[in-house]
Amino acid sequence: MNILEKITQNKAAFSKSERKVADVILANPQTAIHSSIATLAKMSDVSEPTVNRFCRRLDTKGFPDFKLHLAQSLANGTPYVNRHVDENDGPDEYTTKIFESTMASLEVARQSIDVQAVNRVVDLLTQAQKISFFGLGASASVAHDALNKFFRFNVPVVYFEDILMQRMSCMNCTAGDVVVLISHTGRTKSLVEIANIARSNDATVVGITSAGSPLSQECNYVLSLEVPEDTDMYMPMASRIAQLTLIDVLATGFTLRRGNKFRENLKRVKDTLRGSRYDKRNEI
Amino acid sequence: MNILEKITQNKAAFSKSERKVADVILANPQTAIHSSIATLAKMSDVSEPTVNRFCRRLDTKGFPDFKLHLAQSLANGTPYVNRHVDENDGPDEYTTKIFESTMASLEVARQSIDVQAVNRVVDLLTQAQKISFFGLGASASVAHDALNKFFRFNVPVVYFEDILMQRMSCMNCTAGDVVVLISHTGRTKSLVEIANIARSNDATVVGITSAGSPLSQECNYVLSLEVPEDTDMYMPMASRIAQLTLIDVLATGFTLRRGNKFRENLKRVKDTLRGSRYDKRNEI
DNA sequence: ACACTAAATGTAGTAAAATTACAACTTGCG
DNA sequence: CGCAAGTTGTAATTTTACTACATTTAGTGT
Repeated sequence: MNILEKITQNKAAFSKSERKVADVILANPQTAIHSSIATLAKMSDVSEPTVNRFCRRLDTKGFPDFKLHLAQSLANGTPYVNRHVDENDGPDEYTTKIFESTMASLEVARQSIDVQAVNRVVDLLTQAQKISFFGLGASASVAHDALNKFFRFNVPVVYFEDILMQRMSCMNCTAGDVVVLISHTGRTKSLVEIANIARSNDATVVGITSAGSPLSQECNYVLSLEVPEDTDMYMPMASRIAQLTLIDVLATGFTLRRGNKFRENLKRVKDTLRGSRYDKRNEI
Repeated sequence: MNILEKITQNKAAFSKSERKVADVILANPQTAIHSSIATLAKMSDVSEPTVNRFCRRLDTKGFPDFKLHLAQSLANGTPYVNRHVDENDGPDEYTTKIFESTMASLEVARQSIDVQAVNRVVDLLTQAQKISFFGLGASASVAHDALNKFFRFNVPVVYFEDILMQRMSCMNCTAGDVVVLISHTGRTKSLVEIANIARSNDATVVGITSAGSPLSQECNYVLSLEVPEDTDMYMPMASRIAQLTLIDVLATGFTLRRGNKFRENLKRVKDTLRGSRYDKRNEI
């Protein structure tokens, strides 16, 4: 896709003169997009048709089209790419890498989301009698966060870290209850069991997990997130951020579905916090 | 910077014919970059010089230069911009908006991070005798997540949701202990008090909070995150994701500082989970 | 080593595209 | 109503890109 990479790759297949053109462009692509074919030919010390042929070889329609592609490649000095942290990275490098990898993962996750499924789950949640959020390990904090969002909605929300509590809670489920289970891998045994228990008690089970996993097969609805492999730090990172963002999406969908008046209510909830905080005006 | 936005903004200042051109381009920018000035003039039902004048009005050198700019704007599928969710947004729209806003916020946050401070805090954490993570409300789940990361490092980690437990924990601090306090606003009274308690007991206090806030003034080290105003859903969203990513950065810095052998250790920690999971090979 | 072929490169002419200069037309205001 | 400022279009000019063909270069077999 990226034309600069393409040039580098195909460089071996180019002829001598074409390689001269490639070198000049790679050395200074910014100049290249602002040059005419004549200028570029002179810079590369080749004839104009050679430049043109060079463009065609890269599957562009001609020089102007090539410039367009080049401009696009230069536009965002390669957007956010998943880059692995290296042993020798300094703080500057690993900070940047982690942020950018996270953004890249979010982008991938976004594209993989099934909007229809989101819509159905939002529907489900708005009609739920009781909503439970369960996760274990890293996903526990995601469930925790979901609790924090949804308890504002004036629906009974349940969250436990303890698997026994989770089990018991699911035992007591009835029709109309929604259980949201969060697990990146979808292979955590006890969560799969919980899904089963909840379903046998007529609850609707929503899984935020990877498609095709054992957990996903026990769920009524699955919201799967395609997240590139986590950075090799042996810790879930990007997956968890994507899950949280999905929670945000669900929460937002929920509030939108409930309409305007409901949102004023949320503002009131937020305003009750005021007493626990230092007034903003006290600062300078 | 982005030329499409620029067109939208300046649209009022355009003349009638120029607006026609603007409309055609905005309606179908992809076509526009592949058209000649003549084609575009015909599509907009104006003369060629009008198109040229339109380009100049946008501070480009002429039509080809304009196309270059346009191509660049289109390249990054419009980078991530903070867009507010609208009452009438469908699931598709709000999902996209939330993901993109989150990414945009991460980008802003990344740029605002003081890498030197991160490095110092990583130093501090690697030398800590005990690390505590406290937050309230939405930040509680961030602290929760931090616990999940750092407990793998074989350092005593503490996390409480309960303010009384938090207080008591800080009372028992000694020199060498590090207390990390998380709060987006930095105005939560009890957290500020806790910071104070921890410091009087010789602990080092790190604040993940906004610069200049009451909390930040009570901390030995502040990691501030500049996050654009949260989407107007009256819930912390982007701020929390940025905090989590910062936690990831700290955790990564920690493991890098500790070296190779330590990372193998992490792998072992991860592998102990295997027993609690369904084997990957059981799937199809 | 030479000749022949195929590929590569350049030259010159042509077509297309963009720009300029200027003329005709609106629009607003005294 | 008429004049001035601003807009738009026409036609000529210039620049740019492309094509066809000629020349060169490199490679292969005898």
